[in-house]
Amino acid sequence: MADTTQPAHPARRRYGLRPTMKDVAARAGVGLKTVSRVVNGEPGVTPDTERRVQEAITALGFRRNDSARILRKGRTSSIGLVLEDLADPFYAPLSRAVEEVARAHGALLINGSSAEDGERERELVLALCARRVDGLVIIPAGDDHRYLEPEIAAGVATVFVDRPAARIEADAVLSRSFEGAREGVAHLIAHGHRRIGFIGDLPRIHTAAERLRGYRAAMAEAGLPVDESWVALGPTDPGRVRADAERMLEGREPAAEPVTALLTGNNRVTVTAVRVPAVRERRVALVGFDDFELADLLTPPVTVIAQEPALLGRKAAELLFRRLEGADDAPRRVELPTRLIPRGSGEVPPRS
Amino acid sequence: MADTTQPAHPARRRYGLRPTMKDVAARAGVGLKTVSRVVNGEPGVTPDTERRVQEAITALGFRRNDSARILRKGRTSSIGLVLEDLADPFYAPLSRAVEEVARAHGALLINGSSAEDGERERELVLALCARRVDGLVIIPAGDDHRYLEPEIAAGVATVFVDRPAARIEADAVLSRSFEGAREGVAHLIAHGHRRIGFIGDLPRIHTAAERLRGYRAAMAEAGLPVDESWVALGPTDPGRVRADAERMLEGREPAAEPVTALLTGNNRVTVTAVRVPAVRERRVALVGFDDFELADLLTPPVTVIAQEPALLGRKAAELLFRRLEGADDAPRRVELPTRLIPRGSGEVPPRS
DNA sequence: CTCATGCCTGACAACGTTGTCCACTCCTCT
DNA sequence: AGAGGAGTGGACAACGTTGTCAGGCATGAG
Repeated sequence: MADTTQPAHPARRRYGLRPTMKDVAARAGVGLKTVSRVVNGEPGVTPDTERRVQEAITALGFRRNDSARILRKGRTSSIGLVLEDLADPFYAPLSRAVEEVARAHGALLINGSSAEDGERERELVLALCARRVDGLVIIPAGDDHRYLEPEIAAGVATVFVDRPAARIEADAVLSRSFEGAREGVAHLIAHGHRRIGFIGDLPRIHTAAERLRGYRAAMAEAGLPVDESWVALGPTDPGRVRADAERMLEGREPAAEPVTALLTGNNRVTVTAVRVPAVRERRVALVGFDDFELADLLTPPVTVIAQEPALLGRKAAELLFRRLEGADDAPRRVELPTRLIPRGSGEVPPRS
Repeated sequence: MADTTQPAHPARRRYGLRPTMKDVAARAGVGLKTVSRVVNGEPGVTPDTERRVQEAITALGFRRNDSARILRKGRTSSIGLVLEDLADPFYAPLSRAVEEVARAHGALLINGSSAEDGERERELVLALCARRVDGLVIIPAGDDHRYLEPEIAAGVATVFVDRPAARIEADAVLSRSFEGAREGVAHLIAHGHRRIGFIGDLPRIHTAAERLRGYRAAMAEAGLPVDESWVALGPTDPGRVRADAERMLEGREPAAEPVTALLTGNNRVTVTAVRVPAVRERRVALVGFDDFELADLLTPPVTVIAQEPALLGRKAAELLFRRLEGADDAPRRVELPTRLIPRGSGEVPPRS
């Protein structure tokens, strides 16, 4: 009956045969709490006892179960990051910066991509809340964040980055999209352009809307009319972007003259636009929002309105940890400047 | 004494004032387990009761505490990903692919960067194990993974990707670095080059070593000697890479003739090498390991040995979940082919 | 030699959930 | 009308850890 042929189990084995503090205590011949003390480096344990416990720990391959610890302590030492796409070269450094700050505060990072889908964002955020992350850094995709209210009330610190929260008050770290776009368009105007196109992201995305607003402001300030065929907002898929660019360059819409310059609304749009022959052949000027690797080595080198994604991430994470440390002043909005980097493509003079 | 001046708490409020199932049960006038049943969609609850419970849940803003759930159930439905640098354009799609697979299996992704530091990798992995992730996908930085043995024995599924595990048997998903590099060098040789340089990553990194081996194999197969000044392994910082490239191009070492072609060992090295004037002016041929965005738009367009980072990630994650579903055959090594994409820079003929 | 004073140590409850198991109600069939 | 069954609801223990608290065992002083 008794399976004494089996080696005596050094520990009770559950699903995945994990020793617990109880097992360690039994093996070391000490009490449960003493093991806890050793594991957590608490004072009040004789060197000799500690040694015995350590030996038992290594012998059994014990590893503290943080789920139980978290349950007991109430803090998880982890933060959640929800962004649009981990693989987007704009968000990758942002995400890395958040991770660095988290690491400096001894927290782990749990992250997920919303794929620009509000519902998916919501699911992800709530899953993270169920895990009881201490805080959240969110690049929002949805247009209503009231679902977060109970979570925030329950003490989950929340910082939005790149785009503000919708319908709730919350901390946000943003780039000055409006000013950046306006400066980019003004740059093109200063180089003689009067018919300028704007190709941007989906209009429901805050940055896209702001950049469009900046575009219109710059045009208006220069007294230039905007033909609506020069404005194209939509998904960043290459086919759409290319089609819109070519349409604007050919002035295919009724009554519209072709544009002589383009402002592209983000790095995804820009890297597609640089493939358009007219850009490569310097028949049209181009200013792109967001800097990107190798922009200076293209033909022509690409003039950009640079943001600092890593700084956005760092600021957001730092603000988050300030909240976690108790700062409870009113939600604040941090705005970071953009920087126009002239490289050539934006200085192409108008042709026609 | 009794703080009856305060509004009666709808729920006991701990650190962060979170209602529990108990609170929901009290408010809905049902038993604890009934709430659990509703929350988990288990059968055996009258529509009317369910409605009452749902109302209580929304009224209190209840959210299940997954720490407690995890503690009870033993599975966390989360996997860990440890890589070198989240922001590296090679690892970003890999990481995204792992996330997609995890999502398809209803698991969350916890990740961290090792910064190519073995000790940091170890800390991160063990922290993830303490969180009781169900499985791990690791791009290893360290050179000894025996520290993982107790974890693997305890049932943590582990898959290595991009580089194999050191000193333990474990699943691994790799690209054929050796063959890729050999093919790249053969390509250069076929275009008439006889003096070819190799600039790679740190020699302790498996892929760097393999690519160097491929380089030597191709040279040997063509009966070409390798001057040791043509081989430079080291960190991927731009200064070092540029210096090594220029040194090789000038044949500055005693008795060494300058190289007429370069093989660069990964995307970080390549994007630095393309800035070297000799490359841009087509005075030296270049083949780069790893494809990268805009490679085809540079001058000259860059010939690369392409890997598929997203496929690496997907295969690794799929293998991981197959393990989690119980597959316990011997550790396997999956090798994915590379693809040489000639674009111009590798077809530059030798000059001198 | 006895007692006070520390310092260690361990028993026990609690964290919030889920699984087991039993009790109860309401219906239907005889 | 009573018995059996199906279906619903709830009490209770357990998951592995940490905080509280009380007890034990030296050591030193009186």
